[in-house]
Amino acid sequence: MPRARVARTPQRRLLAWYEDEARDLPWRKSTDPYAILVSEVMLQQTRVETVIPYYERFLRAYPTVEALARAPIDDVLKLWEGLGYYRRAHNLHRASREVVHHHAGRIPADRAALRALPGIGPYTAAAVASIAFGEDEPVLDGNVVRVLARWFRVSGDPRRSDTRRSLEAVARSLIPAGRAGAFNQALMDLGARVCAPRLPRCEACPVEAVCEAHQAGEEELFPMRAARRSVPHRDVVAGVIWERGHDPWDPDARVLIAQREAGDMLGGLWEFPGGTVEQGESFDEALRRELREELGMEVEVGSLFITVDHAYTHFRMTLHVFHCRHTAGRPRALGCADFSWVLPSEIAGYALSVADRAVVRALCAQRESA
DNA sequence: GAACCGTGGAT
DNA sequence: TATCCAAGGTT
Repeated sequence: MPRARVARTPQRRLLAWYEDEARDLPWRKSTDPYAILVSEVMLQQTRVETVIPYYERFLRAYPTVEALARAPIDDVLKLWEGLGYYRRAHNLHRASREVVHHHAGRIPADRAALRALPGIGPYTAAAVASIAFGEDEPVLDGNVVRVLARWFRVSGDPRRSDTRRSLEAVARSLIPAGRAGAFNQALMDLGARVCAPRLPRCEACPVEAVCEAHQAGEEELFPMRAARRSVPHRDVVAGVIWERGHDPWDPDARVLIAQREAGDMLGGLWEFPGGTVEQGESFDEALRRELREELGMEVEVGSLFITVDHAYTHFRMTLHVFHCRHTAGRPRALGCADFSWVLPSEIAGYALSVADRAVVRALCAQRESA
């Protein structure tokens, strides 16, 4: 009786596992380097389940690199709304134009040329080179770091460059010739579905028998990470500024929204204008100061409309939103990229952050019930 | 090297 | 509620 076929090396067992268990993801249906690039940029620091609907909408709107290069950045940002790390959208848009203008519309095929495009770092360059072009380049994302740190008991904080160099050398040495695309994705799927940060399912792991951390019973001790610092809190104020001569209950009343500068946090997104409350400042003073600085206008701050708590990567925020009456000064874009008077119902067409989107929702709900 | 850059799900 | 952290990159 023939023995069950067992792959000889751990790498072959991992590839065999991947053939059976690979997740059915939309970008895996495509071999188009552009589609794969879009998926990899969206997946930066972002969960697969979050990315899927964004990826499908994006590819429908911009099926080719030429289509993306032709698009206005405001449209690209609207499609990116809610996905976070908005600089990725600016950079991907810029990259598409570089590809069209300097690479004859073809995504570069080698790691170094990919790396030169804006928003493409070491991970994304290696991912596109291996998955879209079959280059034998190793990737090092959060999943691969965790899998390899456990498999080979690699100590040291993986954020350190020397630790990363060791991990990359290990990853490179493991790649079966000509199979980097599948092998890299197998490592990432293994990290996402089996070799989880907590409570890894080692009994389901194709490399359990050779995993050094598992043999030592120390899976959860790897990778070694330093503790994080606590994040500060900020009070931020913003105004719903009603057009002069109108009141909130007027169905034709417009409000002022401003566009953030492209290089800033949430760059290119629209918002109810305002800013951070400084030490010793009242909310009223802070809001009037910000509107004077950003838009050159004077307002009378009215009642508190809503507060929104929101956690960003490096600080937490309480956003205090006040109704405001415009009293003097025609608005000018002094500290913002642009501004616009709009009906609350029209704001749906603009790209806003999640926090400001909550304000719009409350505003529209209030007018609905009024 | 370290700070900065969004959001949502899991625990 | 607080913390972690996810197919990272730029400055």
